[in-house]
Amino acid sequence: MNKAEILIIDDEPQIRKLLQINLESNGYKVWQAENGLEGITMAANHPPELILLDIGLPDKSGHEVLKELRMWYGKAIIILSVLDNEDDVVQALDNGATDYLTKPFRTAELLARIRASIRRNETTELRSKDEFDDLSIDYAARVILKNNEPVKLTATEFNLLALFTRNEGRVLTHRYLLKEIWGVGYQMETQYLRVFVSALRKKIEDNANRPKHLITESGVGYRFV
Amino acid sequence: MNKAEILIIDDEPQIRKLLQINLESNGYKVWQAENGLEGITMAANHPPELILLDIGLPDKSGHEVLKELRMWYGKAIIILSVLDNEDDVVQALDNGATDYLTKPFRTAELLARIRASIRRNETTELRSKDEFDDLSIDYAARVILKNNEPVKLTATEFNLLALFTRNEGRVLTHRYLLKEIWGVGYQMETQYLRVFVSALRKKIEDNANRPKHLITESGVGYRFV
DNA sequence: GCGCATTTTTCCAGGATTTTAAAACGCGGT
DNA sequence: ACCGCGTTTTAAAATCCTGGAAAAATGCGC
Repeated sequence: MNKAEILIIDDEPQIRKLLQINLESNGYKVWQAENGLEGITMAANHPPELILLDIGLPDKSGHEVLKELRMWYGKAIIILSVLDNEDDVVQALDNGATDYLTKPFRTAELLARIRASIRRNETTELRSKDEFDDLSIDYAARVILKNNEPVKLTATEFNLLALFTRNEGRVLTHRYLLKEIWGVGYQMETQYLRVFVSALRKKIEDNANRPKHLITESGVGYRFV
Repeated sequence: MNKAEILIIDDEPQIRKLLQINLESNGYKVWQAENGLEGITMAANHPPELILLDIGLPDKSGHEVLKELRMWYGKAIIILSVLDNEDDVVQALDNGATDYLTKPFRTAELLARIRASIRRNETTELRSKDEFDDLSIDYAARVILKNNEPVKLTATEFNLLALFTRNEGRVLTHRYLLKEIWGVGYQMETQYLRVFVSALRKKIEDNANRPKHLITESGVGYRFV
C-alpha cells in the first residue's frame, strides 16, 4: 500500500517531532502545522487521510478548529490532549472527532487507533468546495462566489448556506436547521430562520422575490436547488 | 428518530444492569447476552446498531468473539475491558473493534463514544427511496419524480403519498389513514381524505379519472399499486 | 466605554394550505 | 330511466405559514 498522509496540528515542537518519527517509521507521510489556522489551510490545500489535532492550541481552541474542519473535512480526526477532562472528551466527540487520546499516550495504541480510523475512512467522502450554477462555495476558506464575485456573509449566514449546499435537493426541516445551527433548545424559533433565509436570498439570489436556489417548502422547511 | 438498539455482551450481571440503566435512560433499546456464543446468536438473529463487548468472557476470549462477529457484522463494536494492557487494545482495534474503553469507564464519555460510533454507521447507509413504474419517491429528501420530472406536493399531500407507497398493495382504511396523517380524533373526517386523494391523483396520475396508482376500495379505504 | 456589525424580537400583511360545504358524478339495483 | 349512496370535484372560508421591515439587544474590536 502507498503511504497514507497524516497532518499533525500541535504547537509543541517536541511532540510533533516524536509523532513524526513514529509515524514515518510506520510508513506514513507526515505534514505538520503549529497552529489551528495553518492546519486548516494545509488540510484544505492538500487533504490528508487523517488529522492529529491537539486540543490546546495557542490561536484558537482546538474545539473551534475541530468544528471548522468538520464543516468540510470528512475523514478521520483524532484528538490528542493533555486534558483528561470528561467534558472535553464528550464535546470533542460530539463535534465529530473520530477518537480522543490523552497525552502521554502509548505509541502502539495510537498507531492502532490510527490504523482503525484510516480503515474506516473509505466510506465517507466530503468535498471542500462545491459549484452550483452561478454559485460557488469554498467550505475551508469560508468564501462564497456569485458569478465569480465574492459575497460577504456573516458567520451564521455562511453556516446556514453551507448546511443547505451540503444537502442539495433535500428538504431540511425547520427543526433540523435550527438544531444544527443554533443547537437543541432553539427548535421552536422558526422566526430566526425566516430572517436568515431572507438575508441569504438577498445576497445570493438574482431576484429575492423569485428564489431559484432557496426554495420554501411550506409547512416543512426549505430546500436548496 | 426511533430508538437505536444496542447489544451488551458481558458476563457480569452488575455491569449489564448498570449499562442497561444508563443506555435506556438515554433512549436506546437494550439487548443483553451473558456470554460470547449467546451474543453472536442474538446479533445474528437481530442485528443491533452497536455492540458493547466485554473482552473477558468465560466461554471464548472476547478477541475470538470479536473476530467471529466481524466476519459478517459491519456496524460498530465497542470493546469494554478491565484490562488496560496495550497489547489487548492494539489486538482488538486491529481485529476490527470500533473503540476500546477500560473499566471503570466514565458514563458520559461512553455515551459520547456510542453516539460517535452510531453516527458513523449512519453515513454509510443508503438513502431510503422507492420506485414504482413511472413514480419515484425519496423519503429523506421529500422529492417525488413522475417520469423523472419533479412533482410539487404540499406537506400533507406528501405525507399521505408516503404512507401509501410504504404500504404498497395493501388496503389502508379511512380510519387508519386519518389517524396516521391527522391524528386520533380525526378518524371520522372522511371528507379530508377524499379531497386530498383527489388532489394527489391530479398530480401523480396520467388520467385522474382512471387512476392506476391510487385505487378506491369502496366503503373501506384506498390502496396504492 | 463607544461605535459598528450581527443577532434576536416584534409586528403585520400577503400567500399558501387546509377545512368546510355544496354540487356533480358513477354505478348498482329496481 | 330513475333512485340512492358513496365518491369525486370544485370553490369558498378559515386558518396557518411566510416574508419583510425595523426596533431592541447583544457581541466585538478599538
